[in-house]
Formats: sequence, C-alpha cells, structure tokens
Amino acid sequence: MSRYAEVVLGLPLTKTFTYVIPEICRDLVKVGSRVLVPFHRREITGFVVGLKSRKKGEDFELKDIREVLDDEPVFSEEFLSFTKEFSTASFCSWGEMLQAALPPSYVPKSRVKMSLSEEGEKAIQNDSLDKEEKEIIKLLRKGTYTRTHIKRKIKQKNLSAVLARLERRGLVLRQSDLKKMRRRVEKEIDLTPVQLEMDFSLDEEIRKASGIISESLGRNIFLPFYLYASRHKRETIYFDLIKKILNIRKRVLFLVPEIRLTASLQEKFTKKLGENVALLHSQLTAKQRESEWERIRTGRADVVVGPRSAILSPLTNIGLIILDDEHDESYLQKENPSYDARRGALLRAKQFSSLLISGSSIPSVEAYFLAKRLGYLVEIKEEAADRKVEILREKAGKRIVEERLIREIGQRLSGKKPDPVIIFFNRRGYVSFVICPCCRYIPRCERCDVTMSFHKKEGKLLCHYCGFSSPKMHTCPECWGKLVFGKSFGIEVVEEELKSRFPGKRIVCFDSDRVRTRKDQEEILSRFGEKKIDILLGTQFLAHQDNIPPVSTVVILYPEIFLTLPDFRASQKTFQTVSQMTNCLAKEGDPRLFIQTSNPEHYSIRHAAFDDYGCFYDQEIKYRRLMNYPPFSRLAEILLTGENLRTLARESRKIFSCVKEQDSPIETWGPALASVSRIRGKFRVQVVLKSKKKRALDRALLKSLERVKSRKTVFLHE
DNA sequence: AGCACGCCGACT
DNA sequence: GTCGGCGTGCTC
Repeated sequence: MSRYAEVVLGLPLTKTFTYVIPEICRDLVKVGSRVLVPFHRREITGFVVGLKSRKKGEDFELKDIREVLDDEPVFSEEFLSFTKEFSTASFCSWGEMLQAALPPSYVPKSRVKMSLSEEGEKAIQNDSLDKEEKEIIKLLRKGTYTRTHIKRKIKQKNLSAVLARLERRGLVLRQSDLKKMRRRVEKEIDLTPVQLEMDFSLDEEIRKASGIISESLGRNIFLPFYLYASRHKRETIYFDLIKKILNIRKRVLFLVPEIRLTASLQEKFTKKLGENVALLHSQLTAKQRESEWERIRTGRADVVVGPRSAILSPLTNIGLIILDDEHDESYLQKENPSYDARRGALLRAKQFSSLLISGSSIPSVEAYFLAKRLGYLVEIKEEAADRKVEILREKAGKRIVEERLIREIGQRLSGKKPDPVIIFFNRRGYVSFVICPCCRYIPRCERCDVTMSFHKKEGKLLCHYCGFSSPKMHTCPECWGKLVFGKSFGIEVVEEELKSRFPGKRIVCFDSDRVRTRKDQEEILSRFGEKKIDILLGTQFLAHQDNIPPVSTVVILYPEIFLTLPDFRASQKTFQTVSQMTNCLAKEGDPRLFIQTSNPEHYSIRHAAFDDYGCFYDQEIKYRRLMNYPPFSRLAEILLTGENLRTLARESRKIFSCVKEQDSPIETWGPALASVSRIRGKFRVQVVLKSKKKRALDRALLKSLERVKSRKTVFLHE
C-alpha cells in the first residue's frame, strides 16, 4: 500500500510535491484523484499523479493530505500522460493545464478571510481605535472578506500593517473558507452502438478524398491529413468520416475556432449525428459545464465539438481528431496556461493512435508546407471565386470613403430592388486617441501602455486592452487647451460619413461595442437577410460571424492595419482577414469586391481579393525561406510579465546569457519591451529565440526558463 | 500565484 | 531611533 502521493498543483511551478497519505484514506487515493493539501499556509487542490511506498531523500517532514476529493478519479492515466507531454511541449505548468481541464468549480482553494471577533465588536464602542483601524472594523462588520478584497475596498497605503496590528490585539480573526463541491459521479459506459446510415450520395471527388482518409481507419495507427478544400466540401467529408469512426466504435474530437459555435452549428450536428454530441462553448453556465464534462468523461458523448479548450476534454477512445479552420489564430491560448490546441491535437492523436485531420480553405503556410512535404495533403481543387475586384489606392486616413466608392454604393442602394452592401473596417471607436494641440498631451490608460480610444457614441474614453473607461474630456488637464481628435479614425467615423452621404438609408454598425449579446447578433443578421438594412458596417467582429447572409457587394476599407504589426505572420493574418471578409460575397449574380487601401500592390491583399491562395502561398513561403522564418526555422517568443520592470529586465537578461552558454546556433532578439509594454499594470518584456535546429532550441529554452523566476509565457512557431 | 521575511529611506 | 515600503525566496 502506498504511503506517499506525488501531487501537482495548479500553480506556475514545475515541481511535483510529495504528501503523506493518512492511514484512513490509503485505499481511497488513486492516481488522477483530486486532493486537498496544505501548501504554504493555505489549502489548495492538488492532483495525484503518482503513488509511492517510500519517500526519496526529502530530509524534511512531509505534510499530510487533508482530504481526498474524489471517489472516482477525475483524470485517467492516459490523460495525465497526454497533458504532461503537452504541457512540457508548451513550456507551461502541468498543474495549471490540469486545472484548466476541469470545470472551475472542481478546483476548490482556501483563501484567508478576515472577520471580526467579539472584542472587535466591543472595540468600536470604547473608542480605542484610530481612524484607519475604524475604517477596517466598519467594513468587517458587514461580513468576512479576503485581504485583497479589503485592499480594493479601502485605499490605505499601510493596510497590511494595520490589519496585522488588529490581529495581534485579537480584534480581527483569520478564517479559512473552502467551498467544496460534491461531484455527482455516474458509471462509465461504453460507446453507445448506433448504426448510422452511410451517405452514398456524395460526389465523386468527395468520396475519393474521404476514401483516401478512411482507408487507414481500421489500422489503429496515428495518421495525419491536411484537407485543403472549401468549407462545404470539408464538412461533407467530416460527417462522412465521423459516421465511419462511430461505426467502428470510436469517438471523435471536433475542434473549431471559438466563434463558429452557433445555434446553427449545434442544429447541424445533432441533426446529423443524434444526441450523442457534446457541445462546449464559452457561454455555458457553470452547471452546464460540469454536466457536459461528466457526460464526456463517462462516455455518454461520442462526439465532442468545441473550441481550443476542448483539446483538454476527458474524451476517451478517440479515433479521430478534426481540426477545422486550422489557420485560425484562436487555437492559441494566450493566457496561462498558454498552449496551441493544434500542437495538442497532434500530440493527442499520436498518443492514442488516431487520425488527425486538419482542414482549411486558407491554410497557414506552415501547415500547408509540412503537409505537402510529408505527403499528407488531400486537396480538392476549386475554381477561384467568380467576382469582380477593384482595388482603389488611397493614402491611409486621408479619405474615409473614396468618392468613387460612394458612387458605387449609392448606385446599389438607389436601384429598384434594394441591394444591401457590407462594409468592413477594422478599428473600433471614433479615434484611437485625442490630443492637446498646445502641449501634445494624450490621455493614456492608467494601467496599460496605450492611448485611450475615444468612443463618441458612449461619450467616453476607453482602453482597448483592459476595458478601463473614463468620461469624455474636453480640455487638457495640463494646460487647459481644447483637446482635438487624433488622426487614426475608427469605425464610428466611417458610420458618420456614410450616414451623411446616404441620408435616410438604414445603416447599422456591427462591432463588439454595440452588439453585445448573441441575440443581438442574430437579430441584426436576420434583419439584414430580410433586406431591412441597407448598409451593414462592421469590424473583424462581423467578419467572424459565420451566418452572414450573402451579398453582391462587399467593401473593405484599409485592410493594411494588420501589416503594421511587428509580427512575421502579418501578411498571413492580412490574407486571412481579407479572405474571411470576402466570405459573405454571393457566389452568383455578378458579385463585386472593392478594397480601398494605401497598399494596393501588397500580395496578401491582392491575392486574397482574387481568392488565390496558391499565389499567396508561393509568395509567402518564398519570403519565409528568405528570412529564415518558420516553417524553415523554429521561433520561440518568450514573454515575461510582472509588476516590476527592473526585475523583468534582470530576469530576461538571464535568458540571453543562458542561451549564449549553450554553444548552439541560436539567434536571439531582445530583451525588449513588448509592443504594448504594459497591460493591466503588468509590464511585458519579450525575448525571441530562433534556430534551425529544433532540438537545440528546445534545450536552450528549457535551460534558460528554469532559471527565470518571473511569470513567463512561451509562444512557439515552427 | 500568494504570502512571509528581511533590508533600506522618511517620519511620529 | 522606528515604521513601512518593497524586493526576494519558498511552498511537500
């Protein structure tokens, strides 16, 4: 019987910790169980990843596990080994990844809360308190709060000292609170044997593509495919394969970019595959999340559809992983634990010997290159979209909407039959900054290193990074000069311009500031479909919608905003965005695309406009080769964050010197401040490592990261 | 991540 | 002289 448990914690620590298993729960603790453990004067949830009968070399007293939270482990051994590998490959903490794999309510943590003692109650009367102490006592009469909550409520500089003093005098007590959740556990069941009808009405090319992939179905080995085809054809193939997989009694993990999880998609899935589908998305309530999670774990769902986090769902017996819209950047989790669901899909498919199908009609050049070179590209050729394209040159910011475009739009709106137009422009707000003409003062966010955007409709200044807003300012607080608008205008300006040019027309602005709920989104889009809106104006937020009614005219204004990003994939992002914006163009009836840009020759804009992925790819891959960027090298972006810039500077230099010690050919850039050097009060310092040799880079990363103490996030590109 | 400990400047 | 800020280090 094992006496010790090896436990990982949901903290940014690479270590595992050893705890003593108390006699009474020796046969209760299992690998994969959640346990409650004391940790540095706190009690937190840990995950048992191993059992052992003797401790190894720890020369201090080990602490006891406080409580075992599961009768039935939350993690299977195979899931543990997958997440271990995945977190290592992502350079993030295993414990944090495990924590992210569970519904949040499954991870109880004790927090030290402060409450008032009887003496404290009395102390208010006998007037033995100073002003600061009184303030705290008054707050605590209303309830018990955590220290951080008190700090937020009471703006005293030396708060922790005052609290300590009150505690010493016995007026204030510490309480540890812990909300534990009982898990309702049902028995695991086998795959529900549903015999799904095969669809023999598929056309030749689709049947062929599906055949190539499903040939290896019964073989139980890892095989990757890249499906380069239109959305419609991809979906047909996916469903065909899903049925085949379910018929051999295996399960399917279907990953989609965040935004595509709409009601329409849900309907499509349940219609085609029955009730055994679990759909995960960000708008599930805590309760729903728990029940879906348990449903998946116990095998009551045979297909799981979800965004990037679904790669961490407890699905077993996976026969197929689908990674649709592979190019989509939302597969990257940027917050800790940071990971790329695409990498996770590859690892999980490898580990469980399942098929992996990535698919897109505009693949990332990295994935396309690899698929071609390793021979797993399945391509269904498509005619380029039939559309008339006009690219107008206009200096960025000079004209809002080019005269010629106004005429074109006017023509469409004035005809006998209303012919609605969609216009894209990708900057929120009215202007991205306001400025005092006398002293050059520009209002900036208190907590982020960015200017405050001015939003005219809501009459406020808004930080686009942390959401902090302040009321509209008219005069400069420094010199009382009258503030004027900065030159980089946003979508509200475009809206104003259109309204003045087309009075009486129904113009609706679709951006994340105006359209808040899913209901609003669907309401506007359906109104647009009924031709009750003349011009639908939107940002990227509109482009992301997948159920936009097709139109015959799309206008894109200044898509080059992305090209100014300090990112080696800026062209690819531009290509993808423009492509996405053209998605809502009708296939028939003389569709027209207008682009107004200061950079009409740029290949990413041009090839996207003409729906020519091939040409874009050829040019982009040339540039990547020339500059030695991925896929021709491996590039790691290390981001250090913290409140203290000095510490960050020192820590980031450590990486630099550590890489130099490894005598392998690794290019380093930085350390440098990230392009937005501070977000939510935390500074951001960046170091980039680049190398042809993957192994060398991994080794250097591992070596240097273990020396760095600050919070770090690694983004890998290859 | 939190949370305590310990070392240097501005004040009762 | 002390108080209290904040950098540093540790957590089985």
